[in-house]
Amino acid sequence: MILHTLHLLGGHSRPGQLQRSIPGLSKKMMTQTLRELEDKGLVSREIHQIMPPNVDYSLTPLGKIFVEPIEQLYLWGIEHADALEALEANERLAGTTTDPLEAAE
Amino acid sequence: MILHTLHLLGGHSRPGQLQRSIPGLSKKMMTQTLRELEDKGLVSREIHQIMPPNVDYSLTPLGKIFVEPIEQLYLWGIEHADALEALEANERLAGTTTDPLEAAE
DNA sequence: CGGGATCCACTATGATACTG
DNA sequence: CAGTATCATAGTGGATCCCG
Repeated sequence: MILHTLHLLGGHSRPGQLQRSIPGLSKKMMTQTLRELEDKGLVSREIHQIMPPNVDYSLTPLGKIFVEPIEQLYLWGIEHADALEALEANERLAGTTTDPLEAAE
Repeated sequence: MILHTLHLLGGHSRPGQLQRSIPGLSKKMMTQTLRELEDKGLVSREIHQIMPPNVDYSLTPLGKIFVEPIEQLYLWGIEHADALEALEANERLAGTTTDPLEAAE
């Protein structure tokens, strides 16, 4: 989702905007994930100022390669919204839960 | 991986063959995942005999829809093996670990 | 603002043993 | 063979507090 969002935002973004763009994403997970993406060379981090902090994350050339299939997946999801809804419908039909333990109660 | 493998095996398979086709997949995880796929209507389970057990799992029409993007992803991976290798290479360059805690030791 | 450090409740998964 | 049950444990992620 971070790669996808970074792509949506034009290939780069500041942490704040990025987090606001992904509702539910905690600061911890965002930072942690960005560090991993950075380690793998998919994203680059640039510090422009220290106080107040002004950081910019952007997709590297390698990152852009990995964004491609991700975008395809998002497109697929949009085109097959019906199939996705079918999934959820089926889930509800089954035992309200996915956990075998909980189901036993 | 299970959907992909099921597809590879012609759309259906017995549990044993399926598990042997995915090295490292424990019986527990396989069964658990198959149950979820079943609940969501992606896979169907048919019992042909009780003793000895003869069960067959197969992709449902809905399952075949979901296999498509997965196959695309596998193909992408093959076509971009270089990009994938680049990932691993970068990982090694960084701290041998991805865990921020372990890294602090 | 960006982000590191801690604490902690869950969750996930492998191992193992058991059943028909 | 196919599957379930139980347990121990590593891993996950949110909440919170702190710093420059």
